[in-house]
Amino acid sequence: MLEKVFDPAAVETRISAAWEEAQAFRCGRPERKDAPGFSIVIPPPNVTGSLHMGHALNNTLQDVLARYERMRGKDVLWQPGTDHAGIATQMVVERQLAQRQEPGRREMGRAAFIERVWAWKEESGGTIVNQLKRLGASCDWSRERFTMDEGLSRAVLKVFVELHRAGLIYKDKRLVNWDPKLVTAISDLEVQPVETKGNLWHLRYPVEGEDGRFIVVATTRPETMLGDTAVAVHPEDERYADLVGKFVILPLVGRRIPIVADEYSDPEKGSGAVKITPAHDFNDFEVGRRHHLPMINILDAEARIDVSGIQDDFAARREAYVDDPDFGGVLTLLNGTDRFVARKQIVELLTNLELLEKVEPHPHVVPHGDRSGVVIEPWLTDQWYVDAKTLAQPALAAVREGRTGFVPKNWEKTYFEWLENIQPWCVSRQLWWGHQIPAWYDPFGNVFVELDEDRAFEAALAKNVAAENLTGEEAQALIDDAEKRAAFLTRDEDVLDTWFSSALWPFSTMGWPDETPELAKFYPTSVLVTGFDIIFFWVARMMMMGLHFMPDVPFKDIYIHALVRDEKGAKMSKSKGNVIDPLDLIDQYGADALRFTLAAMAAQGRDIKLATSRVEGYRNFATKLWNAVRFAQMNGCERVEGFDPAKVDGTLNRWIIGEAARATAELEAALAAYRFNDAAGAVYRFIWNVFCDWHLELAKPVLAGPDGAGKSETRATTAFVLDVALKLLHPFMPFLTEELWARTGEQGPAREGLLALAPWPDLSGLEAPDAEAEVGWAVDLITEVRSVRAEMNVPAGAQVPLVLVEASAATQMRAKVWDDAIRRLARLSDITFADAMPGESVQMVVRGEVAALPLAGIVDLAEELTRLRKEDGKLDQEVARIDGKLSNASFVARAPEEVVEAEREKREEYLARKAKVLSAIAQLSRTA
RNA sequence: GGGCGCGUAGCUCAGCGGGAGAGCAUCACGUUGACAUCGUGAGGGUCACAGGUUCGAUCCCUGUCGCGCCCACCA
Repeated sequence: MLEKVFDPAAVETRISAAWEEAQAFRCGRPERKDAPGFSIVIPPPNVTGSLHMGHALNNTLQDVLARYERMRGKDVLWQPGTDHAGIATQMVVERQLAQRQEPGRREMGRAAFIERVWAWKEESGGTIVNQLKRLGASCDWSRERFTMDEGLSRAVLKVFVELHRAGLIYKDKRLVNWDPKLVTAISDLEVQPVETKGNLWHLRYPVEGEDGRFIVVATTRPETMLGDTAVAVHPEDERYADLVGKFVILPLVGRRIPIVADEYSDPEKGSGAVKITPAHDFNDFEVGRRHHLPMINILDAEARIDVSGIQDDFAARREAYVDDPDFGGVLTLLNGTDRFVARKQIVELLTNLELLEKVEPHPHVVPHGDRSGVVIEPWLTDQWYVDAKTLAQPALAAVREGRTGFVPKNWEKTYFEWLENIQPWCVSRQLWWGHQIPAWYDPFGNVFVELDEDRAFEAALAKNVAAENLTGEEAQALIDDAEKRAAFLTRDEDVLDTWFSSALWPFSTMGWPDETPELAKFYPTSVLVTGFDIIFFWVARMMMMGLHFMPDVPFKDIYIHALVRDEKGAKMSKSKGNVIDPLDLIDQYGADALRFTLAAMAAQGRDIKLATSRVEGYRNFATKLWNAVRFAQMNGCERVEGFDPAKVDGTLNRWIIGEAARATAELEAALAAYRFNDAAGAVYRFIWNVFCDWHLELAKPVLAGPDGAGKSETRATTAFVLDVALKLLHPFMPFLTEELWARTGEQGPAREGLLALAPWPDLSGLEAPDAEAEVGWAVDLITEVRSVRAEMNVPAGAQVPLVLVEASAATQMRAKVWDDAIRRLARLSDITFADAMPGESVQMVVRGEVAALPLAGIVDLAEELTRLRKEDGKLDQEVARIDGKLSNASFVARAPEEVVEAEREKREEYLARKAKVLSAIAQLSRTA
């Protein structure tokens, strides 16, 4: 016998162990070897991470699909794993070192630091995986991967080398987004625009040879003036027409810089003249290229002023300066100061020189690093780039041609727009934790991109001997002397963007570049389930890499779910610290309740703001089902060997089987369209509002009655339908249902195994309209009597008689068959038949026939008159509404025939009902 | 500046061309032999606003207001 309530905490660990023990989630189980495959790759969470609501939602949805398809007989691979998360992980470990007052990463050196990160990973990296298991994620855990695994790293190297050979990866010196706190380049996507209250400083630049004449430039970053190499005005801007071709003398520095005409300059903005700093601004960089301007770097890697670039320029182009730039000691003063300090100092210096025209408050958007939170600097460095534009073309085509489709479809537009305007992807990072770039440099300025150092060495020797940089003897000396050899080649220090390895996830996890059986069976994967926040970071890049290397799309469907946001509607993120911990909810209500809530709220196209009351409600739902099973057990509803739902006789039994068939079909249709909320709703309603509320209640008289064929059929059917219910619910509430499956397996014929591996119910063709008509009548009658009783204030405990007026033969028969159940559920003393309305009674209409509660002495008849008049009024309104429609010639002419016909039928129904109400009113009026 | 989305019952959210729904909350009643983590019943919405299309609009179109998100060169 089951306990009174379901105890998730106790059951969850036990059930998890049972799944693991049975290796239930492994792909390629012997009995499914030949079954069709179904595959999903998990969006690998950061190894540093812990489970947040976004993960909970994401993995619940994947698990629903995985479990559903597994029960439908597929060979399911749900590929799990974690991401090494370069910057995030490196930061975590560095923070830990600082906290423990241990030597920092630079002090300990690269090798020791990386070893330290691995140690950290071994120790703490399992957190998120264990949390996923607590959620019930049915991944094939035996295949867990990590992006820094040997196999995956091999894939990364191969991809890098091959893309390089194909010219799709190259090294380039250009402006990058530089994070001066993390001291690394980052990609465009890692830059977050932040609305900032800044100033617009209007600076006067003296025009050369025209005493007292200035050109005013407006800037939000006065400190960059040190690197200015031009002033640009619009070619058609008449205000400045005569100045084009002349020079200004850059204040503080004494550099002669030209006034150029360039369309980039916007006469509407600022003063209409814009200072050009090619080394520190993306637009200015382009202007600089067009006008062949020098690029003078004025910042070091940590965004402090570095005047060496100015000094170098002075040395190289003495003629471009009216004086030694540090004549006044200004550069010496500024050198080494932080960019924001320098800003203040420069403004002050210019103010003293009366070169500051004015300062205006100027709110604008400033790019910040998404990890570091500091202002990003455009900085001129050598970095590795992926030619994303070329790789994007097949990725665009695949979605345009429908080989891969987004659900909901509107995300395709976002995807297209990004890929159509894609920029080169900067993939090198000046970090230590990650895949080190397989590029080696020789002393002659050559670079060798190879799978390993030996190959690079061979290539280097060959090339340099051919180029006569090395003699044969020198080459041989390098080969013979390990020390010399090691010094000859230096490896690129940089590592790859974390997303580079994630982009390979769908095939690298399946063993690529080897030709594995997994790749053959499970690639392309069936569906990718992810949030829209990583469509660019991850989805698009997987499409590019998958199509290039496999070469086939990595997934057929891409289901994009909503983001779980915090109460203010802000995106949850580790850095903001506004995460809600799903584990607290699991502790409190159980994993099943949380899962069901997330699935039920996962409507397409809307964000989720989680309400705890929903979780509580679905916990109650679990209890409800638990108790339904308990009741079934108490009443001997055991499963029967060879039970055939198609051969059932009893109306109630045929009805509930039909309802189960309907719910199953509804669920299947919903999941096929990734409508998780509809699917969850269908199971919920079937179990609670159909099975518990009506089937069990209507079955009670039978189950409590004498033994016989009807009773044993009802018992067997109830047990059978409960099995169906457990199966339908299992994808959403795996723990509860698996436990109930085991517990109900203790009686009756032995279970064949775990519910997780049990076959999905097939009830097609078992809908039973005639049974629905009969049971539906009983349900309506009971509901109507209950409503009237409550409205007339009939004491809940009072048993009152019911009279069916002018009942048809069918109704009379049904009333006799369902007598027990109806009397019990509607609290009736007896049900009788009459040819006319009894006096002093309350009337109701059920499916077109009149029923009456003779309530003389129990209720106030005046009240009943009021009730009837109210109903009459309502009916009048309905009829009037329909008459309005029907008298509209356009409606009758243009609306579909069946709509018009339906309106007519409704009108007839209302009128018949009204007649009955009126006659009741008349009768009551006489009595009163 | 460009794009996407949202505004439906007190709250959290479904629905989306033919009579407004769920859960929670509220109120009333209930110790009916599974379940009070329950049962029965009830109240509660000009479906943001204004136009338009249509026989018919919460649903489609346009605009307005409010809110959110994404993208974009820090004059």
